[in-house]
Amino acid sequence: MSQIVTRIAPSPTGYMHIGTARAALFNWLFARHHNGRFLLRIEDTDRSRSTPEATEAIYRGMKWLGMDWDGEAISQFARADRHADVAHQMLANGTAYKCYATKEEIDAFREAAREAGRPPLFLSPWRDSAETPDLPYVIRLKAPRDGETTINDVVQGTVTWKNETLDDMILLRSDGTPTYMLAVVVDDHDMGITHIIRGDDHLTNAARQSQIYTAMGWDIPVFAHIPLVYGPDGKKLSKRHGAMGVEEYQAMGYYPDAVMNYLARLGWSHGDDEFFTMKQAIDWFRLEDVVKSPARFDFKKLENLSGQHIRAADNETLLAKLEEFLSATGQTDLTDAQKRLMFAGMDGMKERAKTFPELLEMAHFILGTRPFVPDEKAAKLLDTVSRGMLNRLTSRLRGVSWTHDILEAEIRAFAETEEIGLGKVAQPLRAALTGRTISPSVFDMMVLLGKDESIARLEDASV
RNA sequence: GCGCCCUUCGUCUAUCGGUUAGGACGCUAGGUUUUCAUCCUGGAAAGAGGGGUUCGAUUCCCCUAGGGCGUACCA
Repeated sequence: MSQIVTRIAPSPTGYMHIGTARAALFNWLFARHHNGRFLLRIEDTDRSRSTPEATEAIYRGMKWLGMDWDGEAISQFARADRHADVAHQMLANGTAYKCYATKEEIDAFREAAREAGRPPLFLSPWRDSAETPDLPYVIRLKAPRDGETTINDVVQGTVTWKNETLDDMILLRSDGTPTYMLAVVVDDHDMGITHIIRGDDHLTNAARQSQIYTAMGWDIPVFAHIPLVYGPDGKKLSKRHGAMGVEEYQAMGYYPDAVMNYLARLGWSHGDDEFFTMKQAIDWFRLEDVVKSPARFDFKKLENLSGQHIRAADNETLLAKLEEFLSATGQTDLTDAQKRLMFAGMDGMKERAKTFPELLEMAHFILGTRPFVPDEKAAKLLDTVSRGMLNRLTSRLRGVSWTHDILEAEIRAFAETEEIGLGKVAQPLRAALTGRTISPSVFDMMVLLGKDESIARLEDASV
């Protein structure tokens, strides 16, 4: 078989829908699995919505998720002349006709049909007319009225429609611009798309589009209509559910590979594998393993996967991703000194975080500055009794060598002297060191911070 | 209305006629632990309903119910 070519064709709406990202992912996985090409086409025929910024949002979303496309993105709008040209070719070869029916006539036809209990499909009187009045017209496909149209869909199987349920769709509007139906077919054909992988809301379109391919004598690509994703309540995904746009997921601080991992598992599976890299997904991906039923979005599972990916990431990559998060959300960059400490302390922080905001929370002892004002819970731990205890501990620590093992031994011994559990020492110590009740190991933090800084923080807290 | 698609634990899914219906998230009981998290062990939890076909159906077929998508001079 010749090289496989897939595409994602989003329309620029100002953000990249998470469902679009998933369709892109399946196309991308499939193309990469087969060493094929994955193309990007911007469906920017709606001029009012198609701004450079909206297109930029798509690029950003794709890049953040790590999906690279081959060649330059193609503008559908720029190809309008070619689309019109094809419509006229169809006119010439008799597979399309000029229809002079007005909007009012069509509406009246539909209404009458509905009242009579007949299908509201418009049957144009101009279909077989030889007349060519000097009036505005649209070009309609002369779709077959008898027989059936069948598509062989890799995911949906063989799906058949009676042609009488499909009408003569408009290809070229009266103002000479192409409709979506025409444009996709022409573009997909010209771009050499071999496999069309898209949401199953396009299933019916596939039948109508295949009629255009047939009319032009073009090869029909392989269709794969993947099930849609809904919100946690089974309703269409909307703002109400928290997030629709890819950038919102980025802003919430999910690890990008985890979003991809999660999206891939919605409707596709490889045995019992739940956690995997994109490299593995590319290796495993087969259209045959995509299910037909729709899935609901589960933020809990996404969060869990994000945690797994953060834990599995090497510290250097993780730090880079964190910086990307910081800049994407407009937060201040890390200084070199902070980066060094973050890198050194990453092991202790990453296993405690599922998202970047949580990672940042764990890094408070590095990113914050003295004096560390305790939050409400931490303040409770630093009562008079604890501060006295901390004072005694501090003077004892002034004389010791600052290594993890020595500090641990020293503090454990101190707890015994005080006749309290280690926890009773560690918690106030943590509060003094970070102003929080949650953090990485106190011993690890002290080593990372160094003796002077640690002692200084303890002194701050004992006042 | 018509057309098409879907239906296994709460959620995502495995099962390609014969399984104690498996895994994951979540939930829950316990263990490890300086907090949190991680990690480890256990538990509850599913074939929409009804007909067939078959020695045997979650699996194949039909009907019903429920859900979704489409039915534009939108994409």
